[in-house]
Amino acid sequence: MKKQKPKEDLKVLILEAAKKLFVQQGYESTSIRKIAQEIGFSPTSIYLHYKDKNDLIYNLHQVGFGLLRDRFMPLVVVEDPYERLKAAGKNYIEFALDNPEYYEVMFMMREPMDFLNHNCDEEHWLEGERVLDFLRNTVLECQSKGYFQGMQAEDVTLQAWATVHGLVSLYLTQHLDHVIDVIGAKSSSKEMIYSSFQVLLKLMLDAK
Amino acid sequence: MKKQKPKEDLKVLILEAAKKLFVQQGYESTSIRKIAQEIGFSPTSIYLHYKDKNDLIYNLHQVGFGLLRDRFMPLVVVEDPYERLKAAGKNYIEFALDNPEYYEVMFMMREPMDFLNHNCDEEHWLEGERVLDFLRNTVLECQSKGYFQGMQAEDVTLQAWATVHGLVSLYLTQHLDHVIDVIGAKSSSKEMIYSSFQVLLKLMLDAK
DNA sequence: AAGAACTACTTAACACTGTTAAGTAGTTTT
DNA sequence: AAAACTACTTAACAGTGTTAAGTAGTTCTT
Repeated sequence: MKKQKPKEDLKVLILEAAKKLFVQQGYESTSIRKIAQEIGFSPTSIYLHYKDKNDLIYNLHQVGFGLLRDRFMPLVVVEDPYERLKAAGKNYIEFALDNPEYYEVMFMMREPMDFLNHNCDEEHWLEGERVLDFLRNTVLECQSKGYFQGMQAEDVTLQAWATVHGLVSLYLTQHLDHVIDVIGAKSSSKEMIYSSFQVLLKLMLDAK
Repeated sequence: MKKQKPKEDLKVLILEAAKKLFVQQGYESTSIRKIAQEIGFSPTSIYLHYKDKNDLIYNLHQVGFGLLRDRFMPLVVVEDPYERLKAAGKNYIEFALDNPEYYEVMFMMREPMDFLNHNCDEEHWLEGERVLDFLRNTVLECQSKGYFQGMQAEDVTLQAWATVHGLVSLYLTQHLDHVIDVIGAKSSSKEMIYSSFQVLLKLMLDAK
Protein backbone atom coordinates (compact mmCIF):
# COMPACT_ATOMS: atom_id res chain seq x y z
CA MET A 1 0.00 0.00 0.00
CA LYS A 2 2.64 2.47 1.05
CA LYS A 3 4.57 3.71 -1.92
CA GLN A 4 8.15 4.50 -1.02
CA LYS A 5 8.66 8.23 -1.07
CA PRO A 6 10.98 9.36 -3.87
CA LYS A 7 14.10 8.00 -2.21
CA GLU A 8 14.73 11.38 -0.63
CA ASP A 9 17.18 11.71 2.16
CA LEU A 10 14.66 12.11 4.93
CA LYS A 11 17.32 13.18 7.40
CA VAL A 12 18.03 16.45 5.60
CA LEU A 13 14.33 16.94 4.87
CA ILE A 14 13.62 16.81 8.59
CA LEU A 15 16.35 19.31 9.36
CA GLU A 16 15.10 21.68 6.66
CA ALA A 17 11.59 21.56 8.12
CA ALA A 18 12.97 21.96 11.62
CA LYS A 19 14.96 25.01 10.48
CA LYS A 20 11.91 26.57 8.87
CA LEU A 21 9.56 26.07 11.83
CA PHE A 22 12.32 26.98 14.24
CA VAL A 23 13.05 30.34 12.61
CA GLN A 24 9.36 31.06 12.02
CA GLN A 25 7.94 30.09 15.39
CA GLY A 26 10.88 29.71 17.74
CA TYR A 27 12.05 26.77 19.77
CA GLU A 28 9.18 26.55 22.23
CA SER A 29 6.51 25.83 19.63
CA THR A 30 8.54 23.67 17.29
CA SER A 31 7.39 20.20 18.25
CA ILE A 32 8.33 16.86 16.78
CA ARG A 33 4.74 16.42 15.63
CA LYS A 34 4.70 19.76 13.82
CA ILE A 35 7.95 18.98 12.04
CA ALA A 36 6.54 15.61 11.01
CA GLN A 37 3.35 17.19 9.72
CA GLU A 38 5.35 19.80 7.80
CA ILE A 39 7.07 17.11 5.75
CA GLY A 40 4.13 14.69 5.61
CA PHE A 41 5.62 11.90 7.68
CA SER A 42 4.66 10.38 10.99
CA PRO A 43 6.27 11.80 14.15
CA THR A 44 8.07 8.56 14.91
CA SER A 45 9.89 8.61 11.60
CA ILE A 46 11.99 11.44 13.00
CA TYR A 47 13.38 9.14 15.65
CA LEU A 48 14.76 6.89 12.95
CA HIS A 49 17.14 9.66 11.94
CA TYR A 50 17.66 11.64 15.14
CA LYS A 51 18.11 10.17 18.59
CA ASP A 52 15.83 12.67 20.30
CA LYS A 53 14.84 16.33 20.25
CA ASN A 54 18.19 17.39 21.69
CA ASP A 55 19.86 15.71 18.73
CA LEU A 56 17.76 17.86 16.44
CA ILE A 57 18.52 20.98 18.46
CA TYR A 58 22.20 20.18 18.37
CA ASN A 59 22.02 20.03 14.57
CA LEU A 60 20.24 23.39 14.45
CA HIS A 61 22.97 24.75 16.70
CA GLN A 62 25.51 23.59 14.11
CA VAL A 63 23.57 25.28 11.32
CA GLY A 64 23.70 28.46 13.38
CA PHE A 65 27.46 28.23 13.69
CA GLY A 66 27.65 28.03 9.93
CA LEU A 67 25.82 31.34 9.73
CA LEU A 68 28.10 32.89 12.34
CA ARG A 69 31.15 31.76 10.43
CA ASP A 70 29.81 33.57 7.37
CA ARG A 71 29.89 36.75 9.45
CA PHE A 72 33.43 36.21 10.67
CA MET A 73 34.88 35.07 7.34
CA PRO A 74 35.24 38.58 5.85
CA LEU A 75 37.25 39.65 8.91
CA VAL A 76 40.33 37.58 8.15
CA VAL A 77 41.41 40.20 5.64
CA VAL A 78 41.41 42.98 8.26
CA GLU A 79 45.07 43.69 8.89
CA ASP A 80 44.99 45.53 12.20
CA PRO A 81 44.16 43.02 14.96
CA TYR A 82 42.40 45.57 17.17
CA GLU A 83 40.21 46.67 14.26
CA ARG A 84 39.52 42.99 13.59
CA LEU A 85 38.53 42.44 17.24
CA LYS A 86 36.21 45.45 17.11
CA ALA A 87 34.62 44.22 13.89
CA ALA A 88 34.23 40.74 15.34
CA GLY A 89 32.31 42.17 18.29
CA LYS A 90 30.09 44.23 16.02
CA ASN A 91 29.40 41.30 13.70
CA TYR A 92 28.72 39.01 16.65
CA ILE A 93 26.11 41.41 17.98
CA GLU A 94 24.54 41.83 14.55
CA PHE A 95 24.41 38.08 14.07
CA ALA A 96 22.57 37.69 17.38
CA LEU A 97 20.06 40.40 16.54
CA ASP A 98 19.46 39.06 13.03
CA ASN A 99 19.16 35.43 14.12
CA PRO A 100 17.74 35.45 17.66
CA GLU A 101 16.45 31.86 17.48
CA TYR A 102 19.79 30.52 16.32
CA TYR A 103 21.63 32.60 18.88
CA GLU A 104 19.53 31.15 21.66
CA VAL A 105 20.17 27.59 20.61
CA MET A 106 23.87 28.27 20.17
CA PHE A 107 24.67 30.14 23.36
CA MET A 108 21.69 30.36 25.69
CA MET A 109 20.45 26.80 25.95
CA ARG A 110 21.80 23.89 27.92
CA GLU A 111 20.29 21.23 25.64
CA PRO A 112 22.86 21.21 22.83
CA MET A 113 25.67 21.04 25.40
CA ASP A 114 23.90 18.20 27.19
CA PHE A 115 23.63 16.32 23.93
CA LEU A 116 27.31 16.92 23.26
CA ASN A 117 28.28 15.60 26.68
CA HIS A 118 26.21 12.45 26.58
CA ASN A 119 26.20 11.38 22.95
CA CYS A 120 29.36 12.40 21.19
CA ASP A 121 32.50 10.31 21.48
CA GLU A 122 34.92 13.14 21.95
CA GLU A 123 33.06 15.68 23.99
CA HIS A 124 34.57 18.48 22.00
CA TRP A 125 32.52 21.55 21.18
CA LEU A 126 34.09 21.85 17.77
CA GLU A 127 32.01 24.76 16.50
CA GLY A 128 32.50 26.91 19.56
CA GLU A 129 36.17 26.16 19.82
CA ARG A 130 36.77 27.31 16.28
CA VAL A 131 35.17 30.69 16.93
CA LEU A 132 37.01 31.13 20.19
CA ASP A 133 40.28 30.19 18.60
CA PHE A 134 39.81 32.94 16.05
CA LEU A 135 39.14 35.44 18.83
CA ARG A 136 42.07 34.33 20.94
CA ASN A 137 44.47 34.56 18.02
CA THR A 138 43.25 38.08 17.38
CA VAL A 139 43.78 38.96 21.04
CA LEU A 140 47.29 37.48 20.87
CA GLU A 141 48.03 39.64 17.85
CA CYS A 142 46.71 42.64 19.73
CA GLN A 143 49.07 41.86 22.60
CA SER A 144 52.05 41.84 20.25
CA LYS A 145 50.99 45.36 19.31
CA GLY A 146 50.91 46.56 22.88
CA TYR A 147 47.33 45.88 23.92
CA PHE A 148 46.27 43.88 26.99
CA GLN A 149 49.69 43.88 28.59
CA GLY A 150 50.03 41.81 31.72
CA MET A 151 46.90 39.81 31.03
CA GLN A 152 46.31 36.24 29.90
CA ALA A 153 45.07 36.21 26.30
CA GLU A 154 42.54 33.51 27.25
CA ASP A 155 41.09 35.65 30.02
CA VAL A 156 40.85 38.68 27.76
CA THR A 157 39.14 36.60 25.08
CA LEU A 158 36.59 35.27 27.52
CA GLN A 159 36.02 38.71 28.99
CA ALA A 160 35.31 40.19 25.57
CA TRP A 161 33.05 37.31 24.59
CA ALA A 162 31.21 37.45 27.91
CA THR A 163 30.52 41.16 27.47
CA VAL A 164 28.92 40.91 24.04
CA HIS A 165 27.13 37.71 25.01
CA GLY A 166 25.87 39.36 28.16
CA LEU A 167 24.57 42.33 26.22
CA VAL A 168 22.75 40.40 23.52
CA SER A 169 21.40 37.71 25.83
CA LEU A 170 19.98 40.31 28.23
CA TYR A 171 18.44 41.96 25.18
CA LEU A 172 16.95 38.73 23.85
CA THR A 173 15.41 37.82 27.21
CA GLN A 174 13.80 41.28 27.22
CA HIS A 175 15.69 42.37 30.31
CA LEU A 176 17.23 45.35 28.56
CA ASP A 177 13.80 46.75 27.67
CA HIS A 178 13.12 47.32 31.33
CA VAL A 179 16.54 48.74 32.00
CA ILE A 180 15.70 51.75 29.88
CA ASP A 181 13.26 52.90 32.55
CA VAL A 182 15.84 53.26 35.27
CA ILE A 183 18.90 54.01 33.22
CA GLY A 184 17.45 56.74 31.03
CA ALA A 185 14.99 56.38 28.17
CA LYS A 186 17.16 58.46 25.87
CA SER A 187 17.75 55.45 23.58
CA SER A 188 16.23 52.13 22.60
CA SER A 189 17.39 48.91 24.17
CA LYS A 190 19.00 47.93 20.89
CA GLU A 191 21.03 51.12 20.84
CA MET A 192 22.12 50.48 24.41
CA ILE A 193 23.84 47.30 23.29
CA TYR A 194 26.05 49.27 20.98
CA SER A 195 26.77 52.16 23.33
CA SER A 196 27.74 49.70 26.06
CA PHE A 197 29.91 47.85 23.58
CA GLN A 198 31.61 51.17 22.88
CA VAL A 199 32.51 51.37 26.57
CA LEU A 200 34.26 48.03 26.32
CA LEU A 201 36.22 49.25 23.31
CA LYS A 202 37.15 52.49 25.07
CA LEU A 203 38.30 50.65 28.18
CA MET A 204 40.43 48.36 26.02
CA LEU A 205 41.93 51.30 24.17
CA ASP A 206 42.58 53.43 27.23
CA ALA A 207 44.29 50.53 28.96
CA LYS A 208 46.86 50.24 26.20
CA MET B 1 -17.24 15.63 53.35
CA LYS B 2 -14.32 17.95 52.76
CA LYS B 3 -13.06 19.42 55.95
CA GLN B 4 -11.68 22.89 55.40
CA LYS B 5 -7.92 22.80 55.77
CA PRO B 6 -6.67 24.70 58.80
CA LYS B 7 -7.42 28.11 57.27
CA GLU B 8 -3.84 28.36 56.08
CA ASP B 9 -2.93 30.88 53.50
CA LEU B 10 -2.68 28.50 50.58
CA LYS B 11 -1.02 31.11 48.42
CA VAL B 12 2.15 31.18 50.51
CA LEU B 13 2.03 27.41 50.96
CA ILE B 14 2.10 26.98 47.19
CA LEU B 15 5.03 29.36 46.83
CA GLU B 16 6.97 27.55 49.57
CA ALA B 17 6.42 24.22 47.84
CA ALA B 18 7.33 25.76 44.48
CA LYS B 19 10.53 27.18 46.00
CA LYS B 20 11.47 23.81 47.46
CA LEU B 21 10.89 21.78 44.28
CA PHE B 22 12.40 24.53 42.18
CA VAL B 23 15.67 24.61 44.10
CA GLN B 24 15.78 20.82 44.43
CA GLN B 25 14.91 19.82 40.89
CA GLY B 26 15.16 22.96 38.76
CA TYR B 27 12.59 24.71 36.66
CA GLU B 28 12.14 22.11 33.94
CA SER B 29 10.82 19.41 36.23
CA THR B 30 8.82 21.56 38.59
CA SER B 31 5.29 21.02 37.31
CA ILE B 32 2.02 22.36 38.61
CA ARG B 33 0.97 18.81 39.43
CA LYS B 34 4.11 18.13 41.46
CA ILE B 35 3.68 21.33 43.43
CA ALA B 36 0.06 20.39 44.12
CA GLN B 37 1.03 16.91 45.23
CA GLU B 38 3.74 18.32 47.49
CA ILE B 39 1.18 20.29 49.48
CA GLY B 40 -1.64 17.76 49.20
CA PHE B 41 -4.02 19.81 47.09
CA SER B 42 -5.39 19.35 43.61
CA PRO B 43 -3.48 20.94 40.72
CA THR B 44 -6.35 23.26 39.88
CA SER B 45 -6.29 24.82 43.33
CA ILE B 46 -3.06 26.54 42.32
CA TYR B 47 -4.92 28.46 39.62
CA LEU B 48 -7.16 29.98 42.27
CA HIS B 49 -4.14 31.82 43.66
CA TYR B 50 -1.85 32.25 40.67
CA LYS B 51 -2.95 33.18 37.17
CA ASP B 52 -0.68 30.68 35.45
CA LYS B 53 2.77 29.13 35.66
CA ASN B 54 4.44 32.36 34.59
CA ASP B 55 2.79 34.05 37.54
CA LEU B 56 4.41 31.47 39.81
CA ILE B 57 7.75 31.88 38.07
CA TYR B 58 7.53 35.63 38.42
CA ASN B 59 7.04 35.20 42.16
CA LEU B 60 10.07 32.92 42.37
CA HIS B 61 12.00 35.54 40.47
CA GLN B 62 11.02 38.03 43.17
CA VAL B 63 12.16 35.65 45.91
CA GLY B 64 15.49 35.43 44.10
CA PHE B 65 15.86 39.19 44.09
CA GLY B 66 15.37 39.14 47.84
CA LEU B 67 18.34 36.77 48.11
CA LEU B 68 20.44 38.96 45.82
CA ARG B 69 19.62 42.02 47.90
CA ASP B 70 20.95 40.18 50.94
CA ARG B 71 24.27 39.89 49.13
CA PHE B 72 24.38 43.57 48.17
CA MET B 73 23.19 44.93 51.52
CA PRO B 74 26.59 44.62 53.27
CA LEU B 75 28.20 46.64 50.49
CA VAL B 76 26.57 49.95 51.35
CA VAL B 77 29.11 50.42 54.14
CA VAL B 78 32.06 50.16 51.74
CA GLU B 79 33.38 53.71 51.49
CA ASP B 80 35.45 53.56 48.33
CA PRO B 81 33.11 53.34 45.32
CA TYR B 82 35.53 51.36 43.17
CA GLU B 83 36.03 48.82 45.95
CA ARG B 84 32.25 48.67 46.27
CA LEU B 85 31.86 48.06 42.54
CA LYS B 86 34.47 45.29 42.70
CA ALA B 87 32.74 43.69 45.67
CA ALA B 88 29.37 43.96 43.94
CA GLY B 89 30.73 42.06 40.96
CA LYS B 90 32.22 39.39 43.17
CA ASN B 91 29.04 39.01 45.20
CA TYR B 92 26.92 38.91 42.04
CA ILE B 93 29.00 36.05 40.67
CA GLU B 94 28.89 34.20 43.98
CA PHE B 95 25.13 34.63 44.16
CA ALA B 96 24.74 33.13 40.69
CA LEU B 97 26.97 30.16 41.52
CA ASP B 98 25.26 29.54 44.86
CA ASN B 99 21.74 29.89 43.47
CA PRO B 100 21.83 28.75 39.85
CA GLU B 101 18.08 28.05 39.65
CA TYR B 102 17.18 31.46 40.99
CA TYR B 103 19.72 33.12 38.76
CA GLU B 104 18.21 31.49 35.70
CA VAL B 105 14.72 32.60 36.55
CA MET B 106 15.92 36.12 37.35
CA PHE B 107 18.16 36.83 34.38
CA MET B 108 18.11 34.03 31.84
CA MET B 109 14.43 33.40 31.21
CA ARG B 110 11.95 35.36 29.14
CA GLU B 111 8.89 34.12 31.08
CA PRO B 112 9.02 36.46 34.10
CA MET B 113 9.50 39.42 31.77
CA ASP B 114 6.59 38.27 29.64
CA PHE B 115 4.42 38.06 32.74
CA LEU B 116 5.52 41.54 33.74
CA ASN B 117 4.67 42.96 30.35
CA HIS B 118 1.23 41.40 30.03
CA ASN B 119 -0.13 41.31 33.54
CA CYS B 120 1.21 44.13 35.64
CA ASP B 121 -0.35 47.58 35.47
CA GLU B 122 2.87 49.52 35.39
CA GLU B 123 5.22 47.43 33.39
CA HIS B 124 8.06 48.33 35.72
CA TRP B 125 10.69 45.77 36.58
CA LEU B 126 10.95 47.04 40.14
CA GLU B 127 13.40 44.43 41.43
CA GLY B 128 15.84 44.79 38.58
CA GLU B 129 15.70 48.54 38.57
CA ARG B 130 16.61 48.68 42.23
CA VAL B 131 19.75 46.60 41.70
CA LEU B 132 20.75 48.59 38.63
CA ASP B 133 20.19 51.84 40.44
CA PHE B 134 22.62 50.74 43.13
CA LEU B 135 25.21 49.89 40.51
CA ARG B 136 24.73 53.12 38.57
CA ASN B 137 25.09 55.22 41.70
CA THR B 138 28.30 53.40 42.49
CA VAL B 139 29.57 54.05 38.96
CA LEU B 140 28.64 57.73 39.33
CA GLU B 141 30.63 57.93 42.57
CA CYS B 142 33.53 56.25 40.78
CA GLN B 143 33.36 58.90 38.08
CA SER B 144 33.61 61.68 40.66
CA LYS B 145 36.84 60.01 41.79
CA GLY B 146 38.29 59.98 38.29
CA TYR B 147 37.17 56.64 36.93
CA PHE B 148 35.30 56.16 33.63
CA GLN B 149 35.98 59.65 32.33
CA GLY B 150 34.26 60.53 29.09
CA MET B 151 31.74 57.72 29.38
CA GLN B 152 28.06 57.63 30.19
CA ALA B 153 27.53 56.15 33.64
CA GLU B 154 24.57 54.18 32.29
CA ASP B 155 26.66 52.59 29.57
CA VAL B 156 29.42 51.71 32.03
CA THR B 157 26.87 50.17 34.38
CA LEU B 158 25.38 48.04 31.65
CA GLN B 159 28.81 47.05 30.38
CA ALA B 160 29.85 45.86 33.84
CA TRP B 161 26.58 44.02 34.40
CA ALA B 162 26.73 42.41 30.95
CA THR B 163 30.24 41.13 31.60
CA VAL B 164 29.45 39.35 34.86
CA HIS B 165 26.11 38.15 33.50
CA GLY B 166 27.81 36.88 30.38
CA LEU B 167 30.38 34.99 32.42
CA VAL B 168 27.96 33.31 34.82
CA SER B 169 25.31 32.58 32.19
CA LEU B 170 27.84 30.94 29.88
CA TYR B 171 28.97 28.95 32.90
CA LEU B 172 25.46 27.89 33.87
CA THR B 173 24.61 26.77 30.33
CA GLN B 174 27.78 24.63 30.42
CA HIS B 175 29.40 26.52 27.59
CA LEU B 176 32.42 27.45 29.68
CA ASP B 177 33.19 23.78 30.37
CA HIS B 178 33.99 23.29 26.72
CA VAL B 179 35.94 26.49 26.45
CA ILE B 180 38.59 25.03 28.69
CA ASP B 181 39.61 22.63 25.92
CA VAL B 182 40.57 25.31 23.46
CA ILE B 183 41.59 28.05 25.81
CA GLY B 184 43.86 26.04 28.06
CA ALA B 185 42.89 23.45 30.67
CA LYS B 186 45.03 25.09 33.30
CA SER B 187 42.02 25.99 35.41
CA SER B 188 38.43 24.96 36.01
CA SER B 189 35.55 26.73 34.30
CA LYS B 190 34.57 28.22 37.65
CA GLU B 191 38.03 29.70 38.09
CA MET B 192 37.86 31.14 34.58
CA ILE B 193 34.89 33.25 35.63
CA TYR B 194 36.99 34.95 38.26
CA SER B 195 40.14 35.36 36.20
CA SER B 196 38.11 36.92 33.39
CA PHE B 197 36.41 39.16 35.92
CA GLN B 198 39.87 40.27 37.00
CA VAL B 199 40.53 41.38 33.42
CA LEU B 200 37.48 43.61 33.59
CA LEU B 201 38.73 45.13 36.82
CA LYS B 202 42.21 45.65 35.40
CA LEU B 203 40.82 47.31 32.27
CA MET B 204 38.73 49.60 34.43
CA LEU B 205 41.69 50.49 36.62
CA ASP B 206 44.17 51.01 33.77
CA ALA B 207 41.70 53.26 31.98
CA LYS B 208 41.56 55.64 34.91
C1' DA C 1 11.25 -19.01 -7.76
C1' DA C 2 10.23 -19.25 -2.66
C1' DG C 3 11.41 -17.96 1.79
C1' DA C 4 14.06 -15.29 4.97
C1' DA C 5 15.96 -10.97 6.24
C1' DC C 6 16.13 -6.30 6.02
C1' DT C 7 14.66 -1.36 5.33
C1' DA C 8 11.76 2.39 6.18
C1' DC C 9 8.05 3.70 7.62
C1' DT C 10 3.19 3.80 10.52
C1' DT C 11 -0.28 3.03 14.25
C1' DA C 12 -1.18 3.00 18.95
C1' DA C 13 -0.02 3.92 23.23
C1' DC C 14 2.46 5.69 27.63
C1' DA C 15 3.34 9.12 30.75
C1' DC C 16 3.64 13.42 31.10
C1' DT C 17 2.56 18.84 30.58
C1' DG C 18 -0.40 23.50 31.39
C1' DT C 19 -5.00 24.81 31.64
C1' DT C 20 -10.21 25.18 31.92
C1' DA C 21 -15.24 23.95 32.61
C1' DA C 22 -18.24 22.18 35.64
C1' DG C 23 -19.45 20.31 40.10
C1' DT C 24 -19.54 20.07 45.26
C1' DA C 25 -19.02 20.41 50.01
C1' DG C 26 -19.04 23.82 53.82
C1' DT C 27 -19.70 28.54 55.45
C1' DT C 28 -21.86 32.89 55.57
C1' DT C 29 -25.43 36.12 54.58
C1' DT C 30 -30.14 37.40 54.00
C1' DA D 1 -34.72 28.09 55.74
C1' DA D 2 -33.14 29.74 51.34
C1' DA D 3 -29.81 32.03 48.71
C1' DA D 4 -25.13 33.35 47.90
C1' DC D 5 -20.51 32.82 48.42
C1' DT D 6 -15.93 30.53 49.32
C1' DA D 7 -12.56 27.18 48.46
C1' DC D 8 -11.73 23.47 46.80
C1' DT D 9 -12.16 18.89 43.52
C1' DT D 10 -13.08 15.81 39.46
C1' DA D 11 -12.85 15.25 34.71
C1' DA D 12 -11.41 16.59 30.62
C1' DC D 13 -8.96 19.07 26.57
C1' DA D 14 -5.19 19.66 23.79
C1' DG D 15 -0.76 19.32 23.61
C1' DT D 16 4.27 17.35 24.55
C1' DG D 17 8.51 13.78 23.89
C1' DT D 18 9.10 9.09 23.33
C1' DT D 19 8.74 3.89 22.66
C1' DA D 20 6.85 -0.82 21.47
C1' DA D 21 4.90 -3.32 18.10
C1' DG D 22 3.25 -3.89 13.44
C1' DT D 23 3.49 -3.58 8.27
C1' DA D 24 4.33 -2.81 3.59
C1' DG D 25 7.99 -3.07 0.11
C1' DT D 26 12.67 -4.37 -1.18
C1' DT D 27 16.67 -7.22 -1.28
C1' DC D 28 19.31 -11.16 -0.30
C1' DT D 29 19.89 -16.16 0.04
C1' DT D 30 19.21 -20.85 -1.03
